[in-house]
Amino acid sequence: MPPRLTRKFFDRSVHDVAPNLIGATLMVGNTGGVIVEVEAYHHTDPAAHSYRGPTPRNAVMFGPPGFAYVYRSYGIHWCLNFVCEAQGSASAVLLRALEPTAGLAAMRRRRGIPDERALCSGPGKLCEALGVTIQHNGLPLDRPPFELRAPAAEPEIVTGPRIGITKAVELPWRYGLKGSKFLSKPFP
DNA sequence: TGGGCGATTCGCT
DNA sequence: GCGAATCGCCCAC
Repeated sequence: MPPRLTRKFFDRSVHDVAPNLIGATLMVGNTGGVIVEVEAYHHTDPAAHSYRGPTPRNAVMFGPPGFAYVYRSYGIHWCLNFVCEAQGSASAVLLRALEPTAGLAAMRRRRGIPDERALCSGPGKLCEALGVTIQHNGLPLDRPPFELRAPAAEPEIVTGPRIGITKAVELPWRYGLKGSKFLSKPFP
């Protein structure tokens, strides 16, 4: 079994961490899967929540790396991020899609649908399937209920523009596993 | 102090 | 393809 990723893994540039998370396994409790799609956000990036400075919502982004930043999207969904770089750099990786591998029955129950390909193919879907809520905001990523393991093999990475943003749309900071059927959207 | 908008998803057209 | 659901943040008044 591949080694666990510790908090130290996240203590470097978000643009190094993001592609290196593709192919890694994320568990939350007894549910989880292989990370197939992420996006990088940095405090100098107009599309990032941390761009305009700390607020109660984004406070975790300004803390040390290796912790979970969870926020409410469109008043309805939860989105899960991993804080990266040195404390205060306020950068994070948004988890956008997983290939489900563990706890399929529980994830189908939470999502209310049977289609395996739709269980975790989006940031909000992924959080619903894994049971991630604001209660996970600020928790360390190398302790339960979280568990991260390095990729089993060197994955083929594709990059492209990020999804659903209106600022800095041209930056190619979306990373995916080439050919995966579990992406939120195809890469161009 | 309030209106507009967002790192989304789902159902209906 | 389009719009609704729904909440916290931000900037303008």
